[in-house]
Amino acid sequence: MPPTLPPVLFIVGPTAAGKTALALSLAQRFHGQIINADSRQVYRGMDIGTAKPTAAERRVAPHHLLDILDPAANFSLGEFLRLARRHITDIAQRGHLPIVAGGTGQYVWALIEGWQVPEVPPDPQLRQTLEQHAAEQGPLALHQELAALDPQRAAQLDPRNLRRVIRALEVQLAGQHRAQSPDTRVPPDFQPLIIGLTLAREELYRRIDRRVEQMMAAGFLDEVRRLAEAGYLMGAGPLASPGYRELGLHLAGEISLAEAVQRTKFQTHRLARRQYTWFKLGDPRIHWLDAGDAALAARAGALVSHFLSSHPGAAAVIE
RNA sequence: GCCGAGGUAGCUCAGUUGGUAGAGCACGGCACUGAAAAUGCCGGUGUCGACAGUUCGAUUCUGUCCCUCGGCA
Repeated sequence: MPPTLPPVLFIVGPTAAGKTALALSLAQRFHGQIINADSRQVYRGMDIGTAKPTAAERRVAPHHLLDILDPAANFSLGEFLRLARRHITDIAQRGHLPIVAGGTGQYVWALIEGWQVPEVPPDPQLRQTLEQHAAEQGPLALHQELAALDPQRAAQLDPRNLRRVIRALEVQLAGQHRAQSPDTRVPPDFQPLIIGLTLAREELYRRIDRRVEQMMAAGFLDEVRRLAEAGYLMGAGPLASPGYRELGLHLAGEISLAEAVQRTKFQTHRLARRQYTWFKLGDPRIHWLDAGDAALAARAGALVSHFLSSHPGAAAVIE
């Protein structure tokens, strides 16, 4: 018999489907601790607009990877993996159930599939230089430059996707050549149970719209104003997110408040659509549950119960 | 009632010197292996307000009507 690996629960799905509430409910029932897998909730001061768990909710169960960075900093997949793996190990060792909850597909799959990524911190100066380069000579010139250094990576990228091309160059120029095989993976040292929350598209959009209105009522505009006044560049880095970007435009006097709110809703719809390309309804690894189901928590609980009972190493965390 | 502007894709609008139309947004789909709530790619959509006239042919010209928005009464 192979060594028993600790169970880890994942809660994924599009924005506004109810991941936070379900994570809390399951954390309570199974003695869980929650690890955030949302690329924007890691930033301090971005609370209302990211639908970050409230102080009250955080008292229900311990949360990790929330508020760990200044919005001027740049979080990365590599850093997420390092921190998340450490928390998973710690929580499991203390006899609790790690619950990874969040809508950032890249983070979730990198963790579950064990992607190996080298460390190359972002280099703002280099990025600026390369962007200027692209502006002068066109984006294709950069892609050619990349092709000379890393033909394999260049072949994978759309030459017009400047963002990705620059990042690939950044990795190369840092002297950190990619692993021989880009698909190198190391199986994770845990057993995942992946629960996905989904909702009919129309209903999801309605929920998103309602939540945007609630965010506005809760002071989202003030939150953005605070960030702007603190000197953070609207529309850049983590502030290039639904709501922050649009409300930033409004504060700059470029669009009306009503326009900003409408655009925020649309941008959030797009976000949800793109999240479904990471979390596919046909993916056999994901146990999809209807987010509108009144018995959702119970159904999810039954899944987790069954999963834990089939993992001997998990005995300690059951109720 | 009169004068003016306008009625074209779900929305905002462009356009056709007459040969049945197009952008942005929305919406649908996809990629993604160290910026990912980011970034990029692909996609369809229309009785061109109604009816008549001129014409080989009208969404485009003419007439009437309907509707909308301004202004004047």
